[in-house]
Amino acid sequence: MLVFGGNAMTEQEALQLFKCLADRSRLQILKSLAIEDMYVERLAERLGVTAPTISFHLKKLADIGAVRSYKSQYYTMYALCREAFAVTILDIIKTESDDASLQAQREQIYRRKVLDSFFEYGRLRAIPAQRKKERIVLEEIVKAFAPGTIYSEREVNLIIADFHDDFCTIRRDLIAENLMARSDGSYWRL
Amino acid sequence: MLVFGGNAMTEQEALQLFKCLADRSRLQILKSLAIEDMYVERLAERLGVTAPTISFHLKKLADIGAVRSYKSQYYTMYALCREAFAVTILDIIKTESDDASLQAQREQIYRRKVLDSFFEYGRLRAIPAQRKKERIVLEEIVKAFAPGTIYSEREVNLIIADFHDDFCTIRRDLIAENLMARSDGSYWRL
DNA sequence: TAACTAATTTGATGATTATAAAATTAATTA
DNA sequence: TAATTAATTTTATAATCATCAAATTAGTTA
Repeated sequence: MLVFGGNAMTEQEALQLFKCLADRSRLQILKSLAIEDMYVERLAERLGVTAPTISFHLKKLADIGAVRSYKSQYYTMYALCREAFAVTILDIIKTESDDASLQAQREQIYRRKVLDSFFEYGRLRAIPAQRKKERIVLEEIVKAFAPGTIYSEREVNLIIADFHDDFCTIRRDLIAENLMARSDGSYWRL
Repeated sequence: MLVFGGNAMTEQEALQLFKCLADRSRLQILKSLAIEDMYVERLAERLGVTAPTISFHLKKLADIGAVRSYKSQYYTMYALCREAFAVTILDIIKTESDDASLQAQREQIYRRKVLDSFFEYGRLRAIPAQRKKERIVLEEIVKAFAPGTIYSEREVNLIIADFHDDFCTIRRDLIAENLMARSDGSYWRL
C-alpha cells in the first residue's frame, strides 16, 4: 500500500498512483465516495457497470490507499481516505527528483552540457581550459579508439584530427589523463 | 489547453490530466525539465527513446499546460510550467464534484437511499411517514403499471399487494399524488 | 540554392488494461 | 441445514496507447 500522504514515494509508486487515477470509472467511484460511503452493488448501479468491475477498481484504489472498507450489516462499505489526497502534484514530481538517482543524473546532465558546448557537429570547437571539463571531453574522444587495438602515432593523429586540428596537445593529454598508454611509438586505449 | 492551476476543471479534463501523468516516459520528462530546460533530442538521449516518441509525449504535456516551448538557436527548448502543478489531488477530485451534475447526483443518491431503506427484496417494508419520502416510494411502485393500459380496481390491488399488504392506502395515495387516475372503476397510469 | 539537422507527422505493431460473463466464495436469513 | 444474496476471482475479449521506423516539414549553415 502506498503512503502518499507521507513523503516517501518512488517513481514506481508515483506511476502507480497516477495510473490508478487515470480512469473514468475510478474517478467516478472516488467522486461518489466523497459524498458518502457506499457498497459495491450501489456503486455498480450508479456508474452503470457490473459489480465485478467495481470490485476490480476498488481493489486498485485500495492498493494505493485511496479507499478503505468496513462491514455494515451484510454489506461491505467502502470509504474514501481523504487524508491520502492532500499532496500537490508538484510534490510528487519533485519528490521523485529527490531520488537516489539524482546525483548520477546531475552528473550526467553536467557532462552532456559540457560536451554540448564544446562539440559542434562532431568536432571540438576548442580545448577546454578547465581541467575538469577537458577530462570530460577527452573521455568522449577516447571512445573513437577500439579497446585492445594497437595504433601507430600516425593513426592516432589522424583519428584525433577528426575532432580537432591540434592533435598533438590532445594526444599528450590523453596519455597524461591515463586514458591511453604509449610504448615506443605504439598507442592503445586503457 | 487545461488551466488546472486555476479552479475550473471538468471530469473530462481531470481524466486527461491524470492520463497524461500516468506514463513513465512523461514523468521522466517532467523530472528532467524540473532541473533545466531541454530540447527534444537531448531528452530522447536521456530517456533512451527516439525523438518522435519525445515529440509525442511533449505534445500531450503541452495540451494540459504542463510544458511550454521557445526557440533557442536552432533548438526548440521545452520548459516546465511549475505553476500548473500547485494543486492537490483532493482539489481535483472535489472540484469535479462541484460540477453542474452535482445536484442531479445528490438527488439520485437521496432517492436511492430512501428506496434502499424502505424496500427489502422488492417489498415495501413500511409506508414512509414523510410525504417527500412517500412520493419517491410511490414513483417506484407506479413503474409496475404499463403506460397506456387500463386496469380494474382488482388488478390494481393485486399489483400493489406485491409491494405491500396495505394496498388501499397506496392506491389512494397514487391518485392523490397524481401518479395514477381513476374514472368509474377503471385505473391508468399518468 | 544546396546540404544538413531538428522536429514533427504518419502508419503499423505490440503491450497493457478495462470490462463483462461465468464460476466461486463468503455471509446472512429462514 | 438449505436458500439467498453480496462480493470476489477467473477467463476471455475489445479498446487504448506507447513506441519505432519511415516520411515529411521547418529551419540553419555553407
